[in-house]
Amino acid sequence: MSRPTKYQPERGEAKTRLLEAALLLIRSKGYSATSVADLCEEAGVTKGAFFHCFENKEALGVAAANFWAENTGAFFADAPYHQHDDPLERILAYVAFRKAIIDGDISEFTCLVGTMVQEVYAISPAIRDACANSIFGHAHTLEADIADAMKVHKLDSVWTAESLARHTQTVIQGAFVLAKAGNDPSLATESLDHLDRYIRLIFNPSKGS
Amino acid sequence: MSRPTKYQPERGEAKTRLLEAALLLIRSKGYSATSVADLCEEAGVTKGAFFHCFENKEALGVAAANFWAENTGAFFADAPYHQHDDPLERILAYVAFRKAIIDGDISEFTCLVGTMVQEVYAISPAIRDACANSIFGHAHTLEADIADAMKVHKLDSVWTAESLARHTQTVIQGAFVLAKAGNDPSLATESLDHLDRYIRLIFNPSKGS
DNA sequence: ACATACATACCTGTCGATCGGTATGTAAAC
DNA sequence: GTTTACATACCGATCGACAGGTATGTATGT
Repeated sequence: MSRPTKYQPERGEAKTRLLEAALLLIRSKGYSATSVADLCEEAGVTKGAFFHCFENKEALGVAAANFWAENTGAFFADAPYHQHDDPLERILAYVAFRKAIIDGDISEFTCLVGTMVQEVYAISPAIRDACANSIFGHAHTLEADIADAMKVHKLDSVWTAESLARHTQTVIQGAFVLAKAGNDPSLATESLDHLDRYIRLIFNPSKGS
Repeated sequence: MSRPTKYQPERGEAKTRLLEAALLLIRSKGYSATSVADLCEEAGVTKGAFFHCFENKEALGVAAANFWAENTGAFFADAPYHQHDDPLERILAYVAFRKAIIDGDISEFTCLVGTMVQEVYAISPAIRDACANSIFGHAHTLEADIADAMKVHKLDSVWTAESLARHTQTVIQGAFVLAKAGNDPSLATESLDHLDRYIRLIFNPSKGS
């Protein structure tokens, strides 16, 4: 009935701890520069545990991308921007929400899969595809609102809901690149303001300022 | 008077050959996954030559970013989009030019410094700053045209020429991320169409379709 | 008892980096 | 105008550290 005096990871926790370590380390150091030993040290497990949980380093990369997709998927599903009645308001609230969560350390608000896919798209198709699923899966969650807004505003546009949904992700991913380069989060929020303005204009061209 | 029968790199060429190898390899494999040996093999020189030309691998990264800035700077300075009389036409022609050169292998049209900065922003401030100079230096070349267009169209907007110039780079960098993830260049051109539409709308709000 | 979930020890190749040496140029001395 | 002196450009062997990965041992739950 006695508890260990020093914290030891519970049995069964190693995989989750390694995935959480992967999110932390890969987001700041990149995939290639993050070694298996780094991951084990951060997670507080040994190499034996690592290769018990994952076949190899690439498999961890794939699992990390999927883990990211699950976590962010739940995070955005629970976010408050879905509450508006008007679909256009939901879209704009999404952009505002993305802007609001850009705060603090750059490695904490930027995107794991956007970072990782740039690095490994040519050397690991498996990781690339997992990253693609995360990005385009998230984009897909915006499509219904965009399509509804197009109906409400009676738009007969040359662009599609899918295309605009992807474009929002383009701006977000690019915003992270500039924020990293300039070491300044406001470089990211600035572009989200342009995105907000764009969406307002294409849904209501006459009201542009 | 005899010429060597087999091609040997001329004396003095090693540095340039290594920089060209760096552009090729880092754009497809990333910075960390590109080893010094890889670079030497691609350039056709030895490790001795490498560490004669560059103090260490990080110095090559910085030099590669600067080399990229020089090459692309000359490339865009010579490009035909500057020829239009109207400044707004020059801006739109720039976007069209960026769209037109998205073709072929992904590693051949994507951006070295955008890729590299995502990977190393936290582990090498020197490379990060060199990448930032390239990105924001290029953005700066667009500012005069944007400022002129704002005057011609008598805009009194909440956004600045600097901000819109940076936003164009945001969209371009993000477009590369999505193209790499989906392994499809049309994912990049699609967002440039949205950027074109945005620029037309903010300079002439009533004419939006 | 047996499988699962790890830990420990270690192997092999590759990493960035160093170093002594050599070939080539350059410029002043005589 | 040849010799001397030195600098530059590059080669190739080698280093210690560390990479990813494996082989084997051990504790734990069922």
